[in-house]
Amino acid sequence: MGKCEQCIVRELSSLKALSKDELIHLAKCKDSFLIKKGDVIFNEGDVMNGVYCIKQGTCKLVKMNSSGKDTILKLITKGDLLGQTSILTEGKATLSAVAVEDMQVCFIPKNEVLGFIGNNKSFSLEVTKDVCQNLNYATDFAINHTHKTVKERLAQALLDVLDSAGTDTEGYLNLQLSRDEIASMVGTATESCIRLLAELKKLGIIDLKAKRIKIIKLNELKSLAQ
Amino acid sequence: MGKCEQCIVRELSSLKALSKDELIHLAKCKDSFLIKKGDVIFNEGDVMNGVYCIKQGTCKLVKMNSSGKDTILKLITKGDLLGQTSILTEGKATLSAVAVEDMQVCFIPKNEVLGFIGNNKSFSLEVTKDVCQNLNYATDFAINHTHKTVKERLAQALLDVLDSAGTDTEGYLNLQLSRDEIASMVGTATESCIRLLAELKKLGIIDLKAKRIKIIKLNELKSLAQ
DNA sequence: TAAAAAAAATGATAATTGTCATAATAATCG
DNA sequence: CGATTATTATGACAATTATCATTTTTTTTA
Repeated sequence: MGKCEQCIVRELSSLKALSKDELIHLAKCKDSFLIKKGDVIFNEGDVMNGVYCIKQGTCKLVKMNSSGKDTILKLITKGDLLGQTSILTEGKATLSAVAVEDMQVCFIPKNEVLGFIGNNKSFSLEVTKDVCQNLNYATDFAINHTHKTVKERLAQALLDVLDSAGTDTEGYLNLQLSRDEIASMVGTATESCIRLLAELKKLGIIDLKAKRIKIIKLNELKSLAQ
Repeated sequence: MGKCEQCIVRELSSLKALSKDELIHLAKCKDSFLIKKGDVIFNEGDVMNGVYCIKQGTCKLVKMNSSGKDTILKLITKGDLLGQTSILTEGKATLSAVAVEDMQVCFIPKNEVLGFIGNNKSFSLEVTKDVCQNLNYATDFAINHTHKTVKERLAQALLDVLDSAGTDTEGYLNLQLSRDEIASMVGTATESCIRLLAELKKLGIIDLKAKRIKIIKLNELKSLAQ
């Protein structure tokens, strides 16, 4: 079991507010494990017994609508915490989390998290701030999906992937999502997504090599997303 | 200056977690005032110096998109607190709040709120839970605006108005919004909104008397909204 | 490696929704 | 009260996007 004190991603989340003693305790109670691409971390409706800390890899936060279509609300990466909301409201998970890459995550039991929240004001405040930021993100997402066109939203989705995964040495996005998944981020039909990707390629804004996507004209993509 | 201890709406918000002493202090530091229909409580980008507690009346939480169109994200009514997120993240307001009825509100200065949060675990937790609920609401809103049709969203908007304002003795919604405002809740063009309202009337699901709207077949409206 | 399955791409078409123009009605104000 | 302005309503039309059918390409698996 790794020492949380030395964990690279701790500084990226609310966990940075924990004391040395708390970190030692955390190292003992946490559970570290691997998740394979495509695996479900938890499902909408699941009872959440703790919080997940993402050490490596990316997952998607997904919600299924009444007609069975997925929407990807957000990509979650290194340093993010998952499941805080459910722990705090004592409710079931309102979203599903599915790995889109192989992942390395730590699980922190609910009672330990609540303990930290109750005993460490600074940690408690960080958690609350994090939820506030998630709220701001969700609000912006909602606004974008209300008044932007599919093309504008696609541009934004590509920027989101860039933001959470970065690029390889050749400049290709470091995360390969299926057309279907990109469509679920954008909130459109797969075919529309495919067509618009082809259009962006024709405009020279992006390049497509099979499933790999390279952003060529970042500024144009940004201005497209507005 | 009214006594917060006896305030009718206190039980409806996180403020219910305050102690007697804290309430006495709150009564001294809060500022109570009236807001006229149409008045702006605060604007997107404003520095927030405190939190608003809604004692009476309704306001809309609005965000303007890059092309100048408004989206109404939520109706805020009696017992709700406004501005918590901005206080917690120490950022500026990310939304505007505009009265859609005459209102009675109390303003609680930022430092007092932060004081309560720092000293009262139970209050702090209630505030956090409230933010979590707002996050869940925003997520659902986003999903609805991603995959539901305008008609389904209109049905939902009418249910939202019913929920936050109720009906008068004749069964008409107790809040009169303009067609333009309803369209901003739905995220559609005013004309589309008008047409669909007419369609719902033709179907006998609602009745329209000038600006007044009566829900006749609640269950059908609910199943339309899904 | 061949066969099967899945994913991506493309075309044709339909449906939904937005936009612009204009008319009717209601509200406001001097 | 009449005139002006704002809101609501309706029609015609265009644009965007979804859906369905089919083909091509890629991936998986036997």
